[in-house]
Amino acid sequence: MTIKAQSPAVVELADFKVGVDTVIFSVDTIQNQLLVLLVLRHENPYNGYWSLPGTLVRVGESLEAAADRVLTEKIRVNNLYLEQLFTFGGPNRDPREAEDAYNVRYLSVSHFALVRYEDTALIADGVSGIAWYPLSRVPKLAFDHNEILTYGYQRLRNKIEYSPVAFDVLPETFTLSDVYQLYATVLGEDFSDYSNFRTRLLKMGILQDTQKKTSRGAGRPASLYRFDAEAFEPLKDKPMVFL
Amino acid sequence: MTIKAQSPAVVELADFKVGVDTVIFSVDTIQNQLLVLLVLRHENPYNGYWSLPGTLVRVGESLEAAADRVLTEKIRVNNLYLEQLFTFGGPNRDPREAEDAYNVRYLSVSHFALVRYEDTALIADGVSGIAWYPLSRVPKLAFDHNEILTYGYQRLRNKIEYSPVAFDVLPETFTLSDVYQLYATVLGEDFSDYSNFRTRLLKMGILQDTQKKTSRGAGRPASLYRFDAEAFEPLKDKPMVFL
DNA sequence: GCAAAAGTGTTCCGACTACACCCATGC
DNA sequence: GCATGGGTGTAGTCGGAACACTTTTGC
Repeated sequence: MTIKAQSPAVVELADFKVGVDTVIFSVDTIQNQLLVLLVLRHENPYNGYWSLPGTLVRVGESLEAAADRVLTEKIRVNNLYLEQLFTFGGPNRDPREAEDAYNVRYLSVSHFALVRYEDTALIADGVSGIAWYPLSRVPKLAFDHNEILTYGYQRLRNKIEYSPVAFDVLPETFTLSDVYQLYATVLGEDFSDYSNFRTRLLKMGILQDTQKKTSRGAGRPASLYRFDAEAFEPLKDKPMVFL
Repeated sequence: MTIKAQSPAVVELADFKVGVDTVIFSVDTIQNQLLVLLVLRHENPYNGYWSLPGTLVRVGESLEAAADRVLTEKIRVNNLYLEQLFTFGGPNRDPREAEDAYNVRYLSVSHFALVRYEDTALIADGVSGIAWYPLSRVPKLAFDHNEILTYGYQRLRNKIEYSPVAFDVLPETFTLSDVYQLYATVLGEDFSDYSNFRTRLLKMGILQDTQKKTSRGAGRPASLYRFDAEAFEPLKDKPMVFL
């Protein structure tokens, strides 16, 4: 930023503590549910409310590092997809601003993450509550976290339509209907015909057939595919719809 | 954000000053050039470098208000389009962090704005340099501002393709080739055939024919159109391409 | 008349939709 | 065999790309 040559009269600059709050999504592929990770607060303000996992940024720590730290403190996960969302920074968004020392404001740089549900172990740090909530059953959250969540959900849907985030969340090899199920749970049941989805996906040429099959109960065994990062590379910057 | 119950060992939280830097674009419709507003720095660090207009957030001021203030301090403009871009907040992005009091970090919440070139009067505050730069001729800027600019330019192109920002920047009434010129200067000459662009734009039904004509030198006079906000309302949340 | 700019129409072709249908497995 | 899920094919339609052509002005 820029220092503006300050007018003779003293302009009071605000002092900030900067927090990072992360909307962490995962998809329960068994029950086909979109989940968000929430933590229960044990202190004021908003004692007893659920909130998005977050933390305050430490000395020498970058925003990304802080966001990463939240992920590794709450869940054990091999970092999957993480991106900055939006910065909420109005005055009075945090009740602590009143109690605290003069002029300290709390600013939240929100992030959104998508993790692989199956690879994820919640870290039950003692008594504390930490849980996956189906998106449809999220209660009233602390602070402006409902707003952040709404924003994050929008971004998730955009991301999944226009970028291959889905493959970050799928296992190494997967069937085409795995992909379809994932899209359907994020975007809603009626987003596309299954067979047309198949065709488009294959036509892109970003999936490798592993020549292996998997049999899951009744029905014909499905081919297993792998995401081909090299084939995708040239398409990376082109606008593309994974619809 | 969330206060994490702090471990017995003291964790040092960083203290921040928060700045707002804004990438302000406008389109010179005479010369068909995309312009960015830059200001010349007169103090250290980066004395003598050009930078994005910015300011530090004051007590009681929201981020949006600070961004607005930058716009009105530098140029006289009836606020046209403004949105938050990205927050840059790594440690050591600002050299002042070393000189300053212990642990103060500088964080930049960048914004991007699109203003109407013709309606804009630069406020020459004394000696200071402030100027519109053609995007192609932007020099090495202070801080990480080149990076912010690149990011902003990307966002501008996305915005103009998927939302009707263009009409915020056009005069009340305009010809279809005015719109085309605008798109061409932002997206590059070869983004689309003119006549197909026309057809698509009209088919959307968001333009009202004012029944008036304008004659600009040689050639057949062009019809003047007006953006129809009401007709656009229902399409607002649908994905749409103005390509 | 001619150049310049606005505006219209037409043809081609690829992509998406909505299905119907075939295939391989468990039981 | 038959239910279940995987996989292929096709006919109809919509929309964009490319480009030729017409209209209205200034000079």
